[in-house]
Amino acid sequence: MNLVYKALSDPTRRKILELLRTGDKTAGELGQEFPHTAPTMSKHFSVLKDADLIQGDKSGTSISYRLNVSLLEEAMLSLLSQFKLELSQPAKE
Amino acid sequence: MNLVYKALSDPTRRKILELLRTGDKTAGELGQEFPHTAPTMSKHFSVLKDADLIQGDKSGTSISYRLNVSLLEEAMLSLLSQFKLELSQPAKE
DNA sequence: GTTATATTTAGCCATCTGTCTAATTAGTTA
DNA sequence: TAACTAATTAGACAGATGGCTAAATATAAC
Repeated sequence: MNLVYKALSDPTRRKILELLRTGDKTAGELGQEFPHTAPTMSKHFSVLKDADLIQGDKSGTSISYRLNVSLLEEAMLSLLSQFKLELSQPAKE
Repeated sequence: MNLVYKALSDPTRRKILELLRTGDKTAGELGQEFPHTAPTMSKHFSVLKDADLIQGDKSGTSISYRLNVSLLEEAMLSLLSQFKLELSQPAKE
């Protein structure tokens, strides 16, 4: 679970996860959203994969990444429970 | 806000916050709960202070640390909202 | 089979991080 | 003032992190 927190500690990786909330995206599509080289992005994908937060499915020459929503939720719940916080979440805007 | 995420990415610091949920504690009291030297702990306190997650009040020779609960809640809500997660928090056990 | 495209791996580098020991600061007590 | 205690600051160091370029891999298209 510590891998998850490490993964979440970088803004680029948080944005990747955010982008994947709206649907699967290829490495290239994700890369376009950032000012980093492909290898740099690839490393971020690896960190997220190691934490099991995303999964990559190869099809043709490209790799489509998918968010593991339940693990993300689990991580959030685990954090909340560690801090014994009870949040009243505002309704979606 | 990035300082907050960085602060949360270390297990020692998460445990410090957890311990402070049950009430204020001095640097020394907190230090006893970890296998680290006082200077190491002091650095962790600094990181948490820089992120505004805790506040230290000096009294006599010791410093009493207090958790900033509302900032912690804010950080959690901000994370949840970034990921557009809606958690159904289980009731406290 | 060669070329083009998408992505990763390898290797390098500067900076950040978490730890330590030693030294310093500040308050209390004798 | 001197000694003691609580905590921090200074400085060093190994290892992790996030970025890059260059090279490798794998699939597709010609």
